[in-house]
Amino acid sequence: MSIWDIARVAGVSQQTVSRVINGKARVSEPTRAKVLKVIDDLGYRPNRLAQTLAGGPARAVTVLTSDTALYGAAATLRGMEEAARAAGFSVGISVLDAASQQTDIALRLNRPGEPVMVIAFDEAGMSALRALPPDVPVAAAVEYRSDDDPDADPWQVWLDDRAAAAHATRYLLSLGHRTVHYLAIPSSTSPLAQRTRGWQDALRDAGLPVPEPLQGGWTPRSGYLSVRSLVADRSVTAILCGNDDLALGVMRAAREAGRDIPGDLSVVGFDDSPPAAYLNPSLTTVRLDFEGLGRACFGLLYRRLAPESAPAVPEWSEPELIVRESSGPARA
Amino acid sequence: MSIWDIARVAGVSQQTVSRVINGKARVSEPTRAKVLKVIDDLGYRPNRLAQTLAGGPARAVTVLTSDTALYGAAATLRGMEEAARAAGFSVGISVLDAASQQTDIALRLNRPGEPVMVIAFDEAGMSALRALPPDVPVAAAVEYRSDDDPDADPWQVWLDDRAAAAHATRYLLSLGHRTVHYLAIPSSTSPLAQRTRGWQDALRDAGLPVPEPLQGGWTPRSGYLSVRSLVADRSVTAILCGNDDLALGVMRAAREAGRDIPGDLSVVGFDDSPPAAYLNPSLTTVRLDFEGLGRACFGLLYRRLAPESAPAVPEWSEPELIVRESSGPARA
DNA sequence: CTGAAAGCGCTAACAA
DNA sequence: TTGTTAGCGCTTTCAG
Repeated sequence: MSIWDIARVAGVSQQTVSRVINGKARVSEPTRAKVLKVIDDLGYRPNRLAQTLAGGPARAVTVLTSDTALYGAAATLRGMEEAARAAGFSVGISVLDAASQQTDIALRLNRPGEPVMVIAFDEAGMSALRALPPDVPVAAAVEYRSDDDPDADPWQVWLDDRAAAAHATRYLLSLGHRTVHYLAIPSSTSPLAQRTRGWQDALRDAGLPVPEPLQGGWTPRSGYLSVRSLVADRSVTAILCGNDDLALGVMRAAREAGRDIPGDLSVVGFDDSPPAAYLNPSLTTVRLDFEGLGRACFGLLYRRLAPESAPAVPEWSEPELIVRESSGPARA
Repeated sequence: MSIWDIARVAGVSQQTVSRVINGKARVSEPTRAKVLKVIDDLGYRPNRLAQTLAGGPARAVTVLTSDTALYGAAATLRGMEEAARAAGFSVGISVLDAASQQTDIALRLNRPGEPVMVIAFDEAGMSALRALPPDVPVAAAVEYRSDDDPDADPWQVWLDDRAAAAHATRYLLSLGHRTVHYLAIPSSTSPLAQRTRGWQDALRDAGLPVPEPLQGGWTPRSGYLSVRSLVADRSVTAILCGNDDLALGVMRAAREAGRDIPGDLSVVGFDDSPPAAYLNPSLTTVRLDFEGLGRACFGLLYRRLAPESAPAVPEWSEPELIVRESSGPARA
């Protein structure tokens, strides 16, 4: 069933049906009503592929992301999907695994030039971003982009991880800790990731030496394995973690080493993932507005596609330190 | 750039280019090599929309799911995406919120008749499944389907929640608990969800009275709120939870009520989500192979689309009880 | 083995 | 306000 069937039954041309469907051009009210009735009676549904192929406006977007299981990526994706669907876009998703070659990326799109959003919090996302052909309109959620670089890609959104990490570090120092150790997530901008930088900023500002940061992965297991020796050292009294999952692993390693949290050791995470508030002890962490970031990323893409008609890019929240049970004063 | 450009440069007809691209028909080796070279030189990428529109085989599938943030749905989606991409399908995703009307569902598809997978672990997913027009090929991951019903939809996959819940309950009873309480997730087959049934099965088989099950939601917060009064009752010594997030909330509520886990109260979850092994105490839970289920769901859909050529539907793992620290013998 | 034709369902330009 | 005419990029006929 196509617009031709509707046109025939309604006694109009197929073009008039097209006009009714996409609502732009003027159609007389009686005609429009007649066509809509036939559409409804016959249960007609437009074919979006054909609409796009024939040169209609872009109404589909593909999201490139590396791991849907991670809270940050999942929440960002959620925000993107929500905003995209609200704007009438269908959302494709394509997961980047370690094996995905740069040349493959363009082949994942449904058509050359299809708009794309990239969740580029890690190296896989960043390299996908770089691998995209220049003709695809893209917006990306990235780990961080410098504010001062005028040549930087304007089609990116990010959270101010650096300031947030600095804030969290200062908070721990204010509790009397002599220093703060840092367990890093893998970073897209390594070796000096923004969270790492922020932590360093705060320590340097306080005139303290900067311990060697530990390199972790993304999972609780990785956090657990990375800090087993560190937590055995009783002089270590505060650990900042690159995400909540790492913090979970750290807390377990600390427990097994006989450390008491927060009496003996303070642990702070990053993300404020849903379980954080219910852990034992509940986790002090930096809340990040990934959903807002995802919505904003789509907003940016929309403006890129339709500079005139697209609405303003929605705001998103600043990172916020949520103090819970896992952090406390340094033991006197 | 289209196949016409390739054809012109290669000095062949556009039809020959088409033959080379989809590799089916016979093309002489010299011709094929020539065409492939031109494709490579010009960086040509086929337009999948046009391929599909022109009557090519289906190479796109849309996943309908209600909440990507939940572990079960996220992991299932991951399996689906992995299998679909491996088979050369692009994956669309459309999130079902509470507001989504039944009639909207068909409009989310990129074309009438596009294949669909539904993650139907909850009521939103089930009603979307019911709302799909009869002409769309669909496969679904559902909470449970009876094995004995010969009229049941054969295009569904599920995990044997009922047996798993019974197993977990028997395990708790074997530890000496007088009875086991159950905190349920919202179910697509309420009022008697399969996990609830399995729990009842085990209690009845043991000749025990069945306490009223508690109705929870999906989140830790929901688990926390639902059992605050229950955990105050010292005679309650074992609680089975419909998922790990609920269990997390339950453990917190128990702690606040002064209960010791597992000395005083055993808590068992469902899912074996990534944090489970690192919680304090680590969580005894039923491991569910959502990824395998998602892969199998795509395998089923593939067979439905191409009964001849599709490979066998991959197997997935049975639920498995993982015993950790949160469960132990009833206090004597 | 290769080519020419027709058409998938739709939108855009142009006419009337 | 409506109808006519061309395509979008590709795959399927059907002829050679």
